[in-house]
Amino acid sequence: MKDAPRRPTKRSATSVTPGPAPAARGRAKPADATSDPSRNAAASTRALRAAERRAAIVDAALDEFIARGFAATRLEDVAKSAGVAKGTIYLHFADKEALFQELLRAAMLPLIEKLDAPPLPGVSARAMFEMFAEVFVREVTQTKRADLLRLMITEGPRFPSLAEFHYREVVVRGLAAMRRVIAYGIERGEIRNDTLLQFPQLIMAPAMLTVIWQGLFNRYSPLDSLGLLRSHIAIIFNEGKAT
Amino acid sequence: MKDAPRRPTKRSATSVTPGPAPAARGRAKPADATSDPSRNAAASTRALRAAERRAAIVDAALDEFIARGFAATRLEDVAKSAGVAKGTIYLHFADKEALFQELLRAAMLPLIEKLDAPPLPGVSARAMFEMFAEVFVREVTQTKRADLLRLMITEGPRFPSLAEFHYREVVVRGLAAMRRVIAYGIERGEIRNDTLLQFPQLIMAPAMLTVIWQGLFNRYSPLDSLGLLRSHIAIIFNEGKAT
Amino acid sequence: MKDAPRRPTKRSATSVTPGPAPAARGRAKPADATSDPSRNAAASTRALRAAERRAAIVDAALDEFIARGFAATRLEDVAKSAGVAKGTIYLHFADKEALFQELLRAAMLPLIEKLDAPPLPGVSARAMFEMFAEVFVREVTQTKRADLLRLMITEGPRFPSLAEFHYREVVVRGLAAMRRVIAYGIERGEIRNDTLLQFPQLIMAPAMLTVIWQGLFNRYSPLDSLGLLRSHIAIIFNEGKAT
Amino acid sequence: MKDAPRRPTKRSATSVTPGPAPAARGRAKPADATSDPSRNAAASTRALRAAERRAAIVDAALDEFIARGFAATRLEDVAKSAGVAKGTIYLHFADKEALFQELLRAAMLPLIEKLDAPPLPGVSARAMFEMFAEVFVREVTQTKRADLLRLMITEGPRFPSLAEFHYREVVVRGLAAMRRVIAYGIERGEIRNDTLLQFPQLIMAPAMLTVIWQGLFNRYSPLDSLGLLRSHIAIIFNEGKAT
DNA sequence: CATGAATGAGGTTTCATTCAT
DNA sequence: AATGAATGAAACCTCATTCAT
Repeated sequence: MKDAPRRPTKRSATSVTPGPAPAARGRAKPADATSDPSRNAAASTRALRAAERRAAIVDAALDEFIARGFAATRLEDVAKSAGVAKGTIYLHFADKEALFQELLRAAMLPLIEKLDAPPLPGVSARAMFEMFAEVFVREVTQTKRADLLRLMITEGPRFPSLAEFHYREVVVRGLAAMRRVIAYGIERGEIRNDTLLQFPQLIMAPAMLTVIWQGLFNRYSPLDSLGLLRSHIAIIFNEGKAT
Repeated sequence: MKDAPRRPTKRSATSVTPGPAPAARGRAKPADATSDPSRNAAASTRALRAAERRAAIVDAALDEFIARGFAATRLEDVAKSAGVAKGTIYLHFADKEALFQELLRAAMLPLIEKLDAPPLPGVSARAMFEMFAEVFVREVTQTKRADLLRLMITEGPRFPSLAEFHYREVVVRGLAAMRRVIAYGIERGEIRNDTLLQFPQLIMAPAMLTVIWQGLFNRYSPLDSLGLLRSHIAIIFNEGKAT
Repeated sequence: MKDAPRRPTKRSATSVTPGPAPAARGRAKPADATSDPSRNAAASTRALRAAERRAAIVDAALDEFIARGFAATRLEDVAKSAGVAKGTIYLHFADKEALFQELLRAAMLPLIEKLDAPPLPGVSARAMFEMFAEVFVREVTQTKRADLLRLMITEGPRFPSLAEFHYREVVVRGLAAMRRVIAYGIERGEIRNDTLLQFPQLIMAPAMLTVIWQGLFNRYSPLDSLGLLRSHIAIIFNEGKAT
Repeated sequence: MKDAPRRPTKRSATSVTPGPAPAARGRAKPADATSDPSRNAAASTRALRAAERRAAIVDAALDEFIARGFAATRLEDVAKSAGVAKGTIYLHFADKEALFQELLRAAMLPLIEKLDAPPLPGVSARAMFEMFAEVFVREVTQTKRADLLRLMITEGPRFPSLAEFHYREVVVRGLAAMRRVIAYGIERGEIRNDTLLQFPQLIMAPAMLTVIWQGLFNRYSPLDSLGLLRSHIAIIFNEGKAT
């Protein structure tokens, strides 16, 4: 009893990759597309503007989603804050949910790339963890990326595919990287307790805690994130004092 | 106690006390309330029924909020699942937000009480942490309380007064308790690194991680929570192997 | 990539039958439902009002759909014209489409019942057709039912299940009834051409034409529907003049 | 030419003439249009291309309107299916409504011309009707023109000027033609019942019915349109059997 | 007290129409 | 002339909240 064959419901989304992507699309008929400079210039100008708008939407949406969560965010606010009309959002994203998911995915990408960075040779495991701690605090805890992680934690349970993406792309890789350094540390005799190899999450636990703490309690009691991470490292490496 | 800066939608609200209290409210007409025993019996029966209903609402709401988050939970579903009418919820709670906050507060209480439990005399700090780990896994990680904590983390930023309550009642006390045990461990020579005293959160970090992991990634890769916590304790106490 | 498990999408519609149906619903808990007159009275009053509202919605919707067609009808207008709020419509119908379909179905029912009426004994086939013509003009052409038929013709192609319903319940039965009378007429020697038996639609064709004419051209040139139908009958019965 | 009493949504509109005309429009700047042959050639090439585009739009629109009706047809789909951009439609038609109306008018024209075709001399009225039936089935029932008629019936009530056009150009002429043949048949003694002269619509009724039947019920029960029309003719001419 | 029908503000999504390129 | 990105007015539908019974 559900008739009225609406159109094939498009539901195709537009694109997933960020950046000035949707530039050359559906350009097919004119055989001399490249021979006409004015046309090309016009096209690239437009494409540029489109990419800018898309970026504006992404930025605005990120802020709104972070501030209110998925459900409580109104696309009207996103549009207003991005300086576009409501309908424009739908030129770039299939619907609110697609916007949200593509957003988080895209924002995760820069983080993901760093995870596979090869370790510097000749550096102690301890130094590697120190460096990780500094980078994490500088590039995550103290930036909007912390909010992103929090958003992931917050909305993940309601967006399984997003959680899976995060697990596959971020968690698995991150843990593998941690395990490599741990094994290296054990091998070098820096780390005594080899059960750490079974629970590389332990390395991340304090980092996650700083992220959560910031979102919830910073206003009541600010946390020295770097100090906390360093203290943790000192404990792992069995020192009496953190450096 | 009016958080969640939604747009000024609200229409009104009369605050409501938590607990099974508001059974007898608006009792004004009958001047001889105590003189008629049957009336009294009836009244207490009513009060009982009211308390039961309230409890049912709380239970149902907890499940729904956990499953969908604050914004996506519909009071109609809560009512249906509690076996009451929608309107009945408003006899016990001023509005959706009040229901949510009182809920979380109430659910936190049992947890809070345990935090001030005096330590057993003559037990090592290590044993105390071991006990804590076991209790946490048994009574939090493996119960609905983990969901509660997650909900707190999830919705806290949007309900500052709730976050503050949680900070005051749970976090501060919990950290104080941790600090006591840490100090005790340092004093007894069990713990070498005294920076842990500045960051008692480090003790909790792995516990929080298990809670988050469960909500997000358990389906992709289950986590041995107790093993993880024990490994962490072993590291703190500078052992080569976890027991 | 379509997450966020919205609730089971209800999509249950409410009821299909017209009339004061949804009165006693979900009445289960109180064992003495019938023993408490005040409760009963209240309930029936409510139910009555609900049925009235539903009827008002149906009436208003009918008018609007007839006037503008399915797509161009706004539920807001229906609500306003029915004297209810927009949301109220959704208490009775799952969505716009359900409203439309249930509407047409319900409106067809009275027509359907007449189709199986047994023929009067001892009456000539000609007289039967005459009677049918009169009834059709009086009860269809000159009433809102003509608009209904037109609506069916108009929107049927876009609502296959509705067309099927109409075919099964109205067309098949109607044609069967026609065939019976035709066979009777042939048997009695009133009708010479027995190919009519293969195309009982021919009996209906002029009736349909009057309906369509009314909707389209009546303002330019009114049509004497009964005269037309009678002329047709006279031709079928091979007379020089219509009576 | 502004029908369909939608709410006063419209923003503007500049009427457009039908036919392949508006190729050369707004031609103002070049004062020496005729003096430069290459320019002329270019102009006519353009005009040709424009006419082609217009035709493509008309074709595509016809299909879409037939498939979904006026309201549910999206100009974006029309454009895509015509291989032009959305904006191009507005170079040829003032708005969606103008497109629709001009479309139907244009599509009716070929039909209209045939209506005034002089009867072949020395042919019986019966033969004329037979020929009409054959032509109708071949050129209307079995072609897209049937869909056109249906569209006319369907949307006519919402586009009075369209209905009026159809009445004036198609119905009046068609009925006149019918009447001529009927009178001829009566004169020749082929037709006995002269009331047919008052209701020439009766000739068309079965033809209309086949059109409607096809749109609604063909999938449930296909109809032998030609057989039906022939049976009808046989009845009119008072025969026991159709040829 | 309890109910649940009714309300209506508000949110998402669509699409005719415009206009800079 | 042609394009198609952008607009923003509606339209559908949801759901917190109220209130007569």
